Amino acid sequence: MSKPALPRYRILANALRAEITSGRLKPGDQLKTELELCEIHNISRHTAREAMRLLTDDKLIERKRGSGTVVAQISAPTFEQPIGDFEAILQYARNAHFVLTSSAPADQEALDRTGLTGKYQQYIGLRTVDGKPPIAITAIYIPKKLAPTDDIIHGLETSVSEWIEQTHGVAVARVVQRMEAVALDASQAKRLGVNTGFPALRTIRRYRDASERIILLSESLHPAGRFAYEMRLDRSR
Amino acid sequence: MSKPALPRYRILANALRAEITSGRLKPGDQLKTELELCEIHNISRHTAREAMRLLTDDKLIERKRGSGTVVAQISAPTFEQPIGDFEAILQYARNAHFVLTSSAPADQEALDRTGLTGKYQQYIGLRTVDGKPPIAITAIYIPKKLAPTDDIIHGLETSVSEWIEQTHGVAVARVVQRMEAVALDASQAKRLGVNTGFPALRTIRRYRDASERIILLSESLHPAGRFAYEMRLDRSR
DNA sequence: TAGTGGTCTAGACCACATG
DNA sequence: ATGTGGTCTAGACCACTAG
Repeated sequence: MSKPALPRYRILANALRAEITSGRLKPGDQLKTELELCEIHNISRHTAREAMRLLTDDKLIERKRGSGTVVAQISAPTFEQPIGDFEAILQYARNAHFVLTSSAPADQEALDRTGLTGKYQQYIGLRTVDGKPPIAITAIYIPKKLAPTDDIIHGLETSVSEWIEQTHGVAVARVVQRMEAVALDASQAKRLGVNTGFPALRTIRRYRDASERIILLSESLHPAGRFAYEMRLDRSR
Repeated sequence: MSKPALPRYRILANALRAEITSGRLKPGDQLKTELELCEIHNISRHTAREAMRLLTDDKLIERKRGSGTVVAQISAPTFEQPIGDFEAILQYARNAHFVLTSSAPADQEALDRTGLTGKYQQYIGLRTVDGKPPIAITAIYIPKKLAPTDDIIHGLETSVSEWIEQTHGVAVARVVQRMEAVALDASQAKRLGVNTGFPALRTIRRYRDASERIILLSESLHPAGRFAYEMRLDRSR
């Protein structure tokens, strides 16, 4: 017996996932029970459950005690971004890969729309996860004095705001974010692969230093169904 | 030994979570090992691991084979600043007038859509400001045991969650809110005075007590252009 | 080398859903 | 009444980290 490259529960999870994503199992279809999987694959129930848990976490299946496991109705993968605090906001940019598609000085229309004054560099790109359709089109505005080159953007391991903090020695003291629903215009819709007028979540974040100066502004458009913003608030004691 | 309301791994997870959020355990601090937890709480290793998994999923802790478990770096500042926002969330309901239009037991479709299980009362209404078009259509779900009468809803000066807290003596310990863009269906669009497919901001808030039980769930649809959600995050250090 | 978390087995009892 | 998933126990071996 050769050593498995993956643990058994992952192998099983991948096999089940393939059945779902390939369409052999359709939404609402019943999956095999845990005990059936145990016999078929000659594994313990714990291992079978561990595989099912992976699919549950991905919202590919839904389980109900007494009735069994079915393929989830909305197996269209939506990207969830739990963000609950300031630090998490700063690290947000690291979670989804940013692919730069254009870099230029910000034009007047962009400055008006975002309420910026002064000279800014504008970076536009797509956020993607794996090979799925892009979850967002994002524009980032950085004051000319702090702006990195395109090469730096490409090679960034950290978030852009962290790069600015480390390179220029300024600290982000406050982030104000604003979210609303909008309809995509023709150009935006095309880049995201949907129709004009399609709903999107528009998120604008303004990063400021202790003197209220804007260090970075990001504007993202997340098409409906591909992204949900989740935040958790705990009560103080 | 009385029967526990919660499974053991959840009780342990809540205890550990409290140690972290209260600050008794700081970021970078080492947690007790699995075997130690087993002995201390007289549980099996599987149960201890299940508790740790919950905290890992919440990114409160980080685990590394061979070296142990530490409190995640992000977790410390997490519960300092959003505190103000937590109170703001609780008061959200007071800002715009809520006009109740229907009250009935929640049907299965609503339960499925919101992920609720059990018996809930559903209240649907519009949020308006002055005589302008409504800024939102809101559905509120409350467990039957905690549900107020329609008359009480009508006469409320406070928010619904505050009424529940004061009347039933349960405290909201946590709110998780989720926001995404959606397209309005025909019925929703009509009530808001827009066309079918019009973009809207969908906000779901789940209010939970210390035992993770849902006390109240609200689902709001804000049509594009009439509402924007803004939040401010200050760096705590 | 000793101790950690990661994986796995083989049982068990329970709450719940369905017929 | 049966079978489902949810919880739990008591073991085991392994890969990795650190002293």
